[in-house]
Amino acid sequence: MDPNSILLSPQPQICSHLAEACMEGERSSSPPELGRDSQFPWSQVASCSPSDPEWFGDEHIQAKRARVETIVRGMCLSPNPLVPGSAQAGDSPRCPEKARERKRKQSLPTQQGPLMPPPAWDQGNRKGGPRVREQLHLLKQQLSHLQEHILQAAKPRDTAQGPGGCGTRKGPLSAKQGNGCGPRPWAADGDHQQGSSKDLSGAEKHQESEDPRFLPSGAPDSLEILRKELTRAVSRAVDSVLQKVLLDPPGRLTHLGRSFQGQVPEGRSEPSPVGEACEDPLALAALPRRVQLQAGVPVGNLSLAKPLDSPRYPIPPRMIPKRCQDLPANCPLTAPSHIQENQILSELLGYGCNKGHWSSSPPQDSSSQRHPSSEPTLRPWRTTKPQPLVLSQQQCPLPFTSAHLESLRLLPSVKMEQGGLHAITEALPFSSVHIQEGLNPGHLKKAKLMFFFARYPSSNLLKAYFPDVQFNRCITSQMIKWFSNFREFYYIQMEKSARQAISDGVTNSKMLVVLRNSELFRALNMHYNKGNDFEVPDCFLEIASLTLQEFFRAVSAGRDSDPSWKKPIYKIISKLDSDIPEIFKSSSYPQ
DNA sequence: AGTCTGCCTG
DNA sequence: CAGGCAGACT
Repeated sequence: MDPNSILLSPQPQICSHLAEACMEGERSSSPPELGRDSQFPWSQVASCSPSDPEWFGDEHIQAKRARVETIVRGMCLSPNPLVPGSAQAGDSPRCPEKARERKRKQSLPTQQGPLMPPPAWDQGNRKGGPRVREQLHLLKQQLSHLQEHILQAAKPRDTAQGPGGCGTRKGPLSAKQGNGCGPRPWAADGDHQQGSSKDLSGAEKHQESEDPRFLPSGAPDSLEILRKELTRAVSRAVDSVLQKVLLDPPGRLTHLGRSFQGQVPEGRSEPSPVGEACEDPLALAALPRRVQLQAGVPVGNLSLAKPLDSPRYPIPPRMIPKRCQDLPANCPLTAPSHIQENQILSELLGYGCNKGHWSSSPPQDSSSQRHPSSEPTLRPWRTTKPQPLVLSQQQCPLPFTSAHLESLRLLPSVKMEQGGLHAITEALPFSSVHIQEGLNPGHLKKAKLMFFFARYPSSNLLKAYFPDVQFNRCITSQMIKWFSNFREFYYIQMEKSARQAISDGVTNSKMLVVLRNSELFRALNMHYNKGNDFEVPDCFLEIASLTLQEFFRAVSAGRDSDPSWKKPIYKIISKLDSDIPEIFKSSSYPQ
């Protein structure tokens, strides 16, 4: 049996009353696989989603950023060209809709205004990142120089020092300095965090406790001066850098996060999820429009699925983990025991909000979620996703965490004035902790994923699955509206595919099965799971197949002449909601 | 009356 | 995706 053949073995809880519509075929024993290029040699490299240009909504800013970063890093970074919003081959009817998607905000301004990060994040000072890094680099150099002075003074008597003395202290700093000049300054910082637990803030303490042993007896005064200078320098350095970052958390962080992405030589290769999605064979493959037919049935140039008897292709290992089942409710937060300012800074600089959580993404519209700065918010929920092009992510698998923020509070030399920490804490919402009054892109994403299980969720169900949302009438209706919109898209796709099948000569509705490599699936997946970072449950494929068959039968029977011909279909589908995995009840899922 | 839903529109 | 509207339902 072709593992790709998702048959309609009725799910007890969802298909009982539609058993007649279910295929007799047995469910494939092996798990369904996602379509991949290797599976479909005929697949063409389709254009990226029409929403791609949204990534680069502001070309000028992109260009500026690129120039600044080019100067700072000495790297050549060409601005990302706008990806032509070429329409997808088979989705022309909905393309205008996609184009319109950019127009609206996602959230209710009145309710979400105070709590939602302003879209202006994205337009923050784009020169800030490189400047901050530059400054940090300079400060590190100064620090190193100062320390070297001290060490020089201590050296004459330093011969007897054991391990852990100045020599070992100096190493990390020197190395860091060198790294700081390299192309991956912050990554280098991160590399040293473990080993050099005395960098920056630690240096001060370290010297205070040990340096006197190495000093010439006649130099306590000068050393004292040096030490104080060093202390002040370090304090100022950290304060200034942190202040810069903290005072403008969203835009700055977003920008900084992107700056790292900008290091990718080729703009198009920015490790944005959309880019990945574009490169994802499943998402991009212009799959043949075929209809899965039962054995013996002639196959025309049909749509929707590939024939059951289609050639079998090597099944690649599953690329996407089953998050529904595998993911814990909350990803463990890494709380390094040796948190250093450098690390914090590295994270501050390396992790834009774009990598941490939903709220970072400008709530412009649905497609804004695919913005490079926002889409990655969903990425951390991949269990393993090496992103070699995003340096900061190589250092830490997790974005900002409350543990990290907590560590910020512990920094001895970081003087958080004017409630700086509070400011950043407020500015960086953690859905797992805070009850939000408004809905953010993360909620939307979650709702879309929930749609795979439930097309008609009740308001009570939604309340149960969005514990971090302070529901009120408007919020509830907004979320209900989301699902209404989801259904609208879903049914439109179904009707379109059904009509296509009819025009392609399909006569038996049971021949219609939605497979993971079908164009219909691709369209749905792109809509509800654009990053393709969630494995669409089989039950959804079954429901989709049933829906498709219902539409097919209705249209075939000419019932579509009735203005309300879809109502019976809706009624059927409305009864096919399945249980949503418990994991979705976690406010942090799928963060 | 309030809620839910679908349709149309921007 | 959000607004607005109308129809159905409780």
